[in-house]
Amino acid sequence: MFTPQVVKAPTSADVALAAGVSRATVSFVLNDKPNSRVSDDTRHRVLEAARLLGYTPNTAARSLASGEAVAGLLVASSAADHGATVARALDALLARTVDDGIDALRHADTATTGAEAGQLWAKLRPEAVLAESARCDGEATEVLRLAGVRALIVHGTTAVDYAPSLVIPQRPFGGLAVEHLAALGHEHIVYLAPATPGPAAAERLAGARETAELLGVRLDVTHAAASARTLRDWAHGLRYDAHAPTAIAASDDGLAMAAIRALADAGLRAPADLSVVGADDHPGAADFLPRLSTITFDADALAGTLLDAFARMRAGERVELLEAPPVRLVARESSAAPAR
Amino acid sequence: MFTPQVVKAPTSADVALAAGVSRATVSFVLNDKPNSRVSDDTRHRVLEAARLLGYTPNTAARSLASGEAVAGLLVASSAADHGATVARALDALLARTVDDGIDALRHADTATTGAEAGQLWAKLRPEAVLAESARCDGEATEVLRLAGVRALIVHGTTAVDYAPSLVIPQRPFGGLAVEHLAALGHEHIVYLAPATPGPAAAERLAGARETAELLGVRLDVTHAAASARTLRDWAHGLRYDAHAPTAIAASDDGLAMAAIRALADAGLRAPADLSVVGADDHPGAADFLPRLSTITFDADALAGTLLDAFARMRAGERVELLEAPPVRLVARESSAAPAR
DNA sequence: TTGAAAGCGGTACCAC
DNA sequence: GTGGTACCGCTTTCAA
Repeated sequence: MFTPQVVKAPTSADVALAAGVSRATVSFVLNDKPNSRVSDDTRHRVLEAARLLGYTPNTAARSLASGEAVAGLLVASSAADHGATVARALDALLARTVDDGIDALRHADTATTGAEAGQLWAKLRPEAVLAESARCDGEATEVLRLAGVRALIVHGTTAVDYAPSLVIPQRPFGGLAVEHLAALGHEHIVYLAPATPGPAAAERLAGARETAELLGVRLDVTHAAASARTLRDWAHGLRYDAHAPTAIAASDDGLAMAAIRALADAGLRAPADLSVVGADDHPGAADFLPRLSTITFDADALAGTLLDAFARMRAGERVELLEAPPVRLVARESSAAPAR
Repeated sequence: MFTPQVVKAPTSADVALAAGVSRATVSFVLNDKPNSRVSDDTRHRVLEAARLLGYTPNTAARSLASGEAVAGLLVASSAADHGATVARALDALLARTVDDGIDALRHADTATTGAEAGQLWAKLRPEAVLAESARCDGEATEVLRLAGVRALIVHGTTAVDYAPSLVIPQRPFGGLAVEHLAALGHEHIVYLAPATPGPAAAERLAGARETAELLGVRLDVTHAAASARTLRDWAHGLRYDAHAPTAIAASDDGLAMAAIRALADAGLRAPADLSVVGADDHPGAADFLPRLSTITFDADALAGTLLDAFARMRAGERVELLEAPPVRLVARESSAAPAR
């Protein structure tokens, strides 16, 4: 049974002693240095000694001595604030780093911002950092730069001027939803936003507004918690409203599902009575009843873009602006032409 | 615009020089040592110099000198393999660590296992480690112990004898689903498992089998990808089967939703024609049409248990066995008594 | 082919 | 109150 060690961990000196060689030799062997001329016999003895002692190199010491980073990539993004599509992209990124032999770490702290956050990340002396622009400001960037971070990408809905930006516009999510519904013939749409919209949700709403104005369709806005109560009242109101909208654009698929659900409780059906389109291609959206039309972009592609950009920055190339893949409509059953 | 630094990062020596004091004094001031009698003037000069230089302490160096860990908690669990409820618990754990001032990091690598994985984690010299038993075997545990890890918890469906275990039995997920359906009066249930069940899914199925046997209800098993095709054929078969089951227990909510969807396509409705119960209380399950009955446990409670256990282990207390909160049924609309 | 020794950036003990 | 200094574990010349 595991029980914490009281004596100190074996060091390379212990290995050297056990193998009857010097610490330098141990270092050579264990790191498999290209032009280290160590005899096969010595090498073997060192390896064996290391195995026997259960030796594990100390990253801190190695980093200190060699100057190499403790972590390959530090991801300091809360994901939750940027919609499910971005969250998927981050997961994909992490998954791909291991294939590339980059040891990526994800920071649990998602609250700290500004210079303080910069310090938090810089302390680890990572080679690369991915952060959200909302938390990584100019000061934080400077801290990271001074700490020797080689590559930094901040992401947000717009570009920043102090660091390479990955722009993930949220407006098109709202815009494309409205565009899609308008194209189907809907002239009165209601936009369903979260009760307390985060930055991403606010942008999506703004995008919907812009597009609605542009296309000359009427857009009402309702804020609702995903929880049923609010939505039920709201749907019920719709039921008896002669001038009710014919379509709903929801800020995300969760809201869209909840809306459809509330509609059903009020005796309204999608898409027969109202069309509904969501966002983020929630797992399950494709199997929802009705199958949910949604707006998303290719998360894997974004992961690839990021990985590529980091590779380029590491190679010394300068990166300024990265763009998320264009959002696209996944038209399924929940949106259709309005009933006449 | 961010551009990597060429000169080296400022060190505490630079700060000392700038402030006209010694490195020792800088260390005292920056760490706000309790009984360090540093004059207010000196303290101020040091702080100012640090700010001006954009100084960030080097965790590696600090860890090396003080012996303290580089990371407070290292989470090395893929989450994906343990069902959505466990994934939620991990997220909750990470969220709570920051409140407790523990700097937790999550490892991106989810593939490495055994001693090799142990090395991977131990290199960071974390204070505590949370790993899945499938990847952290006896050897890995020993490596971690030797590396000075103070607290280790491995989690899996059963306890292991080499380390403190968090047991998260998956069988009750299947068992309780069957029990619920049987209690409603269903005597012929079909269990819907993923096409390629992971360890958790396999356990859930086994649990369903056990309980079915115990209660004397018939349990058929169907493996299906969540994708529609297989399910559609399957549902269609059900449609014209005089001896068709009257209920479905799905391995997870995603599958349950897909099943209901496929059923609907085949002209069958839940719960009127078949009852359905899922698992993991998927966000959206409550708003599904019909609202999905599901099996889950309190993820926040599990996070609390873990945090508490880590605290105890850090305090030197010995922890052997931790148990996940009991699974519970969330009865909603999708499951009901069979039609006569 | 191997060993000796000088750091890397901090911490902490012990003088002054 | 403040500075000197011996480590922490490892890498990396440079000699032997």
